[in-house]
Amino acid sequence: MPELPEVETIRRELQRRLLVQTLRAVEVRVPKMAHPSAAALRRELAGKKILAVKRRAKMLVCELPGQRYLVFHLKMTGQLVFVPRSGRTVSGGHPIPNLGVLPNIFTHVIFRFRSGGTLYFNDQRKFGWVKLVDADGLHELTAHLGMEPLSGAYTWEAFARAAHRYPNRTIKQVLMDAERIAGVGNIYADESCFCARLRPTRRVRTIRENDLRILYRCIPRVLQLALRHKGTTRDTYRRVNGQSGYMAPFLNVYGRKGKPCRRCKTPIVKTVVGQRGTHYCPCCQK
DNA sequence: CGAGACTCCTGCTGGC
DNA sequence: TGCCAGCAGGAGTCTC
Ligand SMILES: [Zn+2]
Repeated sequence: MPELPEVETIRRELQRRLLVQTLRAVEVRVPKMAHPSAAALRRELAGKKILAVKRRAKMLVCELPGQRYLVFHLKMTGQLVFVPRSGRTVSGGHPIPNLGVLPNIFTHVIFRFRSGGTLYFNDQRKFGWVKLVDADGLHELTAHLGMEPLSGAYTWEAFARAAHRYPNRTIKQVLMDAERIAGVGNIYADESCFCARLRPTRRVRTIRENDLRILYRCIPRVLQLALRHKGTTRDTYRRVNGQSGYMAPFLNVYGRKGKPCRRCKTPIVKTVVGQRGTHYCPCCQK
C-alpha cells in the first residue's frame, strides 16, 4: 500500500506521538510478522524508549537506546494506528473513526506504552512485518536501497545514471526499482509518468534526454503533492489517527481506467508493466 | 547478469 | 441480481 508519501506521513505522525514514549508490553498475535521472534520482541522491548522515528524507502525505523532499531514494513495493506490513553473502551477495544473498534481481526501486533497509549499494527494481507535489529541488521535492510527522491542525493546526474543503467527496461520499472530510487511505488510511478507526459511503457533507450530531465523533476513534485495531502487512500491506507489521506481525488491516472483524462478528456487506459497494473493517457503521454 | 513469473495472504468488485 | 475469477499500495525468490 503505502508508498513514500504515505510512509512519510505515518513517520511524521508517529514521531509526534511516540517520541520518548516508553514501551510497556508487546503482544504478537501473528508470529510470522514479528522478527526475530515474538518472545524476543516481548523480552527486549519492554522498558525501551522511542528516541526517534525515521524512514528509509518504505520502511519506518524507530530508534531505541543501545543501537537497537524497531523497523516496520507495511507492504500493501499495513496500518499503524495509535490510540492515546483510552478513555472508555467499547467491548474491550477502542472505537476509531473510520476504522471501527481496535484491536480488530486485522490487528496482528500490539505495542502498549507506559503513557496508556497503544500502537496497533494491522494488516489485512499479512505481508507486512516488524523487525527488531541492531546496527548491522539495519544496515542489511537498507544497504541495497537507492537514493531517496526527496533528499540531496537525488540529482540529475544520479537519476540519469540510474535510468541508463537499464536501457531496455521500461521507464516505469526504473522508477519502481528500489535499488535505484527508493520509495516510488505503483501509484506514483504512473502519476510521475503522466506528469512528464511519458508512457510508463516507454523503453529507457527511446527517451530523449530532455524528456528524461522533465521526468526527473516530476517525481519529487508528485511525491510532495501527495505528501501535502497526507497520502492516497485507495482502500486500507490510514494515517496514525485512523483518518484517510486526501490525495485520491487528485490522482490523474492511477485507478482511473476508462475515466476521462483531466487534461484532454481521452479515456485513461490500463495495461500491465512488470506484473503491475499501469495507467496512462494515450493522448497526453507518448 | 537480467527479465519475467511466481509467491506470500485476504477481501473486494468488475464483468459476465 | 448473484457469483467468482481476477486484482490489489510490495518485494523476495526462483527459473530460464
Ligand atoms: Zn490526456
